Amino acid sequence: MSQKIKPTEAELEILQVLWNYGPSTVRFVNEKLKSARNVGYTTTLKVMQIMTEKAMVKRDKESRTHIYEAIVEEQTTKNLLIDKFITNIFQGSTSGMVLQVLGNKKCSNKELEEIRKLIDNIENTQNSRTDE
Amino acid sequence: MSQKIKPTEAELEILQVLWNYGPSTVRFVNEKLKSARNVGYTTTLKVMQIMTEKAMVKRDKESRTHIYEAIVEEQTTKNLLIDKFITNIFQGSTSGMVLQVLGNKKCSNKELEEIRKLIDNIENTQNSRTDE
DNA sequence: CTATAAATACGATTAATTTCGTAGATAAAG
DNA sequence: CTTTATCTACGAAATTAATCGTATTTATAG
Repeated sequence: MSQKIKPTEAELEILQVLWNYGPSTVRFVNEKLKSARNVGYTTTLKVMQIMTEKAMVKRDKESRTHIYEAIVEEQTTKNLLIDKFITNIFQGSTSGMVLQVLGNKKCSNKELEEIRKLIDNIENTQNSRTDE
Repeated sequence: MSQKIKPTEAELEILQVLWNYGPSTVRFVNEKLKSARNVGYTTTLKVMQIMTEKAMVKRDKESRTHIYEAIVEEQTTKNLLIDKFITNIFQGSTSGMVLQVLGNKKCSNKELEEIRKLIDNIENTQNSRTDE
């Protein structure tokens, strides 16, 4: 059901493009990557081919110019990475991580209010559900 | 002033031990690591020697059994890793990350209250300070 | 049909990290 | 003093990731 796949740095960059822009050609992805850093066309191609083998993306080979699409879901993948991160760095304590992040990063009041609202929401939902 | 050093996975594991238990021998660190996974003594030794070269730890060579101590600070290092993580995965949006984490991880009500308190605190502090 | 441009396939290199074996030094035990 | 245990030093293999060059294929223009 869930994917065990942990994308590498380079793979993650590519996934971000596919998530943000939808199915894309190698050329397109490479152009996007190049706005952040220098990377050769065949490098991007190679990584995307590897990602295909790993089943992180699928490709449409209909036309000569292949179209790549992310298979792994954005939310799922990011949750996986967060879990790993929290486990590694914060011994699995989600609130510990959030506390440190909020303590050190400046969030706007607006952002803080968003978070506060979400907390309200979670608490209300938890209290009103019975299958918890 | 700040350290640019990004610890590798293995280095981070070792730092966690040093942060949690204070200055330690290679033997001690290796024992701790082994409770999580299998790793040879000389492997741990080697990594700790490399960390010494990188000035992430310092060692006391007084006695034959060297004592290692973390130089890089826990908070500083974790903040660095968080920054990188948020930049890579959440395009730099701290609140975006927090929202996703809270939305998906089950936190106890107690933890949520802690976070809520911190938010109150931040807002009060921000509003009462003038050098903002 | 031929030449050119653009795409894919794939091997090979480089670099960083992790791992461990072996040698040599030192302390402790007998 | 000799043996044994434990430690450090260090080289090197194994792994993983990222990079790119070159060969080949395919479409398009003329």
